[in-house]
Amino acid sequence: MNLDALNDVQREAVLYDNGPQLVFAGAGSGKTRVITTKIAYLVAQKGLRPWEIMALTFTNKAAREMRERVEKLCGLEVESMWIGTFHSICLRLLRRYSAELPWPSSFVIYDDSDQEKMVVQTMRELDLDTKRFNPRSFQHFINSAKHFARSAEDRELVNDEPLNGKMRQVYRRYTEKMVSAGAMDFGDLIFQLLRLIEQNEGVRRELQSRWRYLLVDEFQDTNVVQYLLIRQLAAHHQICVVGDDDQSIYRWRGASIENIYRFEVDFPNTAVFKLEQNYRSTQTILDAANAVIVKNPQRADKRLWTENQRGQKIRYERTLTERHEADFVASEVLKLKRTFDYPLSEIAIFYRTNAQSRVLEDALRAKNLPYVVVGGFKFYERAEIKDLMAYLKVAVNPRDDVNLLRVINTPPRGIGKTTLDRLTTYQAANDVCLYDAIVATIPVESRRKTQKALSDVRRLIDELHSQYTELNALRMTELVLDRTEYVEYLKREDTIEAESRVENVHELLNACSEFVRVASDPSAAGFLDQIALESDIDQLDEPLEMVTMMTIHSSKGLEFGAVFLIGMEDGLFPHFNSKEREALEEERRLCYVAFTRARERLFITNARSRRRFNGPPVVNPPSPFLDDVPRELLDTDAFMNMPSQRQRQFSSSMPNHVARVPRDALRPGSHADDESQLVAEERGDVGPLGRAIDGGRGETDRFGREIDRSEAQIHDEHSIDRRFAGATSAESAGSFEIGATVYHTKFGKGVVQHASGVGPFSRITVRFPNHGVRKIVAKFLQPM
DNA sequence: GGAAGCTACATTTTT
DNA sequence: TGTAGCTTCC
Repeated sequence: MNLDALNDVQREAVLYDNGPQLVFAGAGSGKTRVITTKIAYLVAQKGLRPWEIMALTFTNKAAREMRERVEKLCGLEVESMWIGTFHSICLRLLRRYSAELPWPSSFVIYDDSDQEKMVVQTMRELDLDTKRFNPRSFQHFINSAKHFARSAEDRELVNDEPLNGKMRQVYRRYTEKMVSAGAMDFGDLIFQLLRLIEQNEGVRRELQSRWRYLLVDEFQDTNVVQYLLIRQLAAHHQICVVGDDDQSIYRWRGASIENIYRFEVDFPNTAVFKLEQNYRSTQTILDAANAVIVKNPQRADKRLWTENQRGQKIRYERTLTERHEADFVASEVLKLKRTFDYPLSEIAIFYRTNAQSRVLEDALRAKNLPYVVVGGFKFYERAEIKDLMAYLKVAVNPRDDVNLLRVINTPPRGIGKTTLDRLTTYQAANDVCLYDAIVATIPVESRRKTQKALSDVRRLIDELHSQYTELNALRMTELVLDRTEYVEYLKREDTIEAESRVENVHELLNACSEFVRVASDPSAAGFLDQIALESDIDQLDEPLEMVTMMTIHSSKGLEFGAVFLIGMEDGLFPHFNSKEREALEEERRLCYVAFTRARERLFITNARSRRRFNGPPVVNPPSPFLDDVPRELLDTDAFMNMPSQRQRQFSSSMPNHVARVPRDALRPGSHADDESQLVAEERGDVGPLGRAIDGGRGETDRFGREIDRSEAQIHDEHSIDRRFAGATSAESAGSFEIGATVYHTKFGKGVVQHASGVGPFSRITVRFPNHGVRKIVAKFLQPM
């Protein structure tokens, strides 16, 4: 076992095994190296057997990496190690002990939207108007109760909330319905296992003696229920938790930063280790990150340092609108690629909210820069995929009312509102699941057509259910497609959207066959489990030659050579929903996480005026976090935009910097240059935007932010973009010119015949040599 | 029963 | 901007 590659603290942390251990691991301090080396050491030197070790992570990606690195380190058989996410390991144990649970062993996992539907059904059943009371607040109540390990009967749940009584009532009934539907939500996976351990002595003894060493990664993001679970599992054995209180960013999901402070109290004689040397970032980036995070009170005392070079200054750019911001980013990306031969896989763009990715995508596409967006609109949340997954869930578990309800008339088979109402009434009266209600109603159904439809559905469910243990996930999905004629149903729509839906179905089949190829349990049930617990970040495996775009939350644990952090505006980041002190501190940590992802280069941008949804453009001052970054670390000529917090108001005397061509974009010959110059010149005609913003002073929107009332002018700016975008960004505005040659991934080259509307979703009529004339949504076309 | 068309509504981060 | 849910019409 070679420990030479470790620094002193790292080595001590690896070797220590004399009681509870808490490792503070700053960003880029070699945390994963310590954990994996420790695991390898335990097996190779300390004689632990692989299955006596459990390591808990938050993402499958982290778990996979850990497994691979341990294997590489010691060449040991790691298959039998319990390395996985909290949720997947809990699920595995719940399935194993399902006989001890009120749930059937074939229970399915409800995602957020399934859960919301169940909440709505419960509320309706209890005569709560879902218009007057937001089901989501009830859903939130249930989830946070579970984060705190509280059941509906728990006295601790009582508080002064006016709705508290109703919420408890819904929670209780919801739980009953979940049990009889054979469904667990995310919270249940942890909470129900904890309850089982607490209440069932046999299970408790077995689990407490099963593992000799428990390691927990990202400990700062555990919530109370996870903490309690850890405490149970580690009751008689060694525990090592690794985390960084400065990177705790999941408070809203119940994560309790206190866990990391409380650990030493609950586990007496804890040895504390601090990994403070950073191997990732330049001195400049670290200085900036430290300057931001140090403003948070109540952190564990530590300071990240590095022996790395000072590096480049942080590039800060304040642009006119979010479009200009996106164009700036795209130009800089292009420059990194062309001038410095930077691999695109080393470039990432981070934003606070998913909605910000859209403009950016347009800008990147305009410059033909390939990109991937992590998260956002998820594949498995698309209607057609959810439909098919719903069929699989019902096949595994016909009692799953939420999913049966989803597909009972998809494709339409003549079971409409009237019939459904009758079924629901029957259910309420007899307290049975929907499937049983169907079975019971068929003989007494008077309308022949409906009767046939119902017995067809019943036969379909029976057939699927009878096959789910026989066929693998791929064959099952094919069976569903065959019996429901789902693809034919999609094609019947005959719209452009239908086309991409059919492609998504094929994509699902691909996912199935890949799953069947590699999974140890290739059943449909196994597939459903994996999908339920798979996150978007997990998909990000091999580095692709593409720019990666994601939220800051998703970026945690990753690193890139160059990072663009966009939307650094007060109100957006920190987000206006994060006003209270704790939330604001978390925003600050989020900023720290974002900065410390970058190895060499960090770009920070914001826009003076931003359009959200349909609302008016809103003027946002720069993020207050920027004030905390020492100016000498910044490379910018936007200082004039960074007055101190108190006097941060836009003044009419502000120079016309908005018309400025990005300083180092003035090399002749590139697209970016021509474009920005044109835009800049045009803006000169329009006049300084300072005036426009003055006009808006005093008016605020519902979030207390300044509204830019000079919409006409902003509008001008937007149309300038469009007029001068030229060939490079034609499709970002969706304004394809008639006669232009375009490219479609499926139909190949074509010529634009007609265009209606503007924007990525406008319809463009294109003549393809081999596929005739077709209407295509603009975003699927590339200019040539 | 079901398609189409309308309105209202909500939008932070996600295992 | 997208969609969920409602109404209207066939």
